[in-house]
Amino acid sequence: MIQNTLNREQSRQLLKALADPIRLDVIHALAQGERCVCDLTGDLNLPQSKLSFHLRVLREAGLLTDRQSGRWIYYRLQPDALAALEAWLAELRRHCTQSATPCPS
Amino acid sequence: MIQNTLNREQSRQLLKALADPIRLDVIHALAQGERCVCDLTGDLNLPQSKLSFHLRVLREAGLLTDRQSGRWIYYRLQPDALAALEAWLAELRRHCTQSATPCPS
DNA sequence: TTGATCAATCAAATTATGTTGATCCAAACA
DNA sequence: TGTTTGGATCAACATAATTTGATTGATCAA
Repeated sequence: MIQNTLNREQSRQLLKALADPIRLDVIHALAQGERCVCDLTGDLNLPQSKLSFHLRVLREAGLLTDRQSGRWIYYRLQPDALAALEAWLAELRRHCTQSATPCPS
Repeated sequence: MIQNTLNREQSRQLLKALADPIRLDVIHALAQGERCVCDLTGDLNLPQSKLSFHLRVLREAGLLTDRQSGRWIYYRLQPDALAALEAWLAELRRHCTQSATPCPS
């Protein structure tokens, strides 16, 4: 997620990744900082394979990055992805209050 | 969508509503201003019942408002909802770069 | 009134997503 | 080495969301 303007497909992927209750729990947990998978399973009380599935969705969307240290893997939020979404939303807001020309036109 | 801070369920509903390619097309169409349903079906080349389904999802999430004039119904984006999402994202970004304490802890 | 049009709704069929439990792989340590 | 542990992956199953075509209700014009 290098650039700051998302195309339709990128924004869709980010939004879809975020639009799940478990993944939002993960996001909120990581909003406080980086965390190891082994801690997240405990924090969120999730079976390991379930958490791993959702971490992958978030990672592939570009919302998380991971790093390995020994046998532990740490995940953190990618603030650029969040900022890009914010910018996308702000852009939508710019001109949206314009009224329609009455039908039939 | 009066308040400016979303709870987890509200943000989830907004994100889920946005996380669909057809609904993103609708959102992008309405980003340029209010539009009649009859025009949207043409603009987006969608069958009427399909568009109606997606408009409902967006409306119920609080992303759109509608008004009736004669037999036409006009939809527009609700900028407050977009702004609330932006604020929610900005908040997530605040502390997320904190590193984890190494495992085993 | 009657017929035509705009748009919402519904039930049935389809498609997409998430869950579960087992298995696999790599790192660490005895 | 052999064993343990953290975590990813896979296939089968379960659940949820979307599409489709038909029907309905409301508004307007003839």
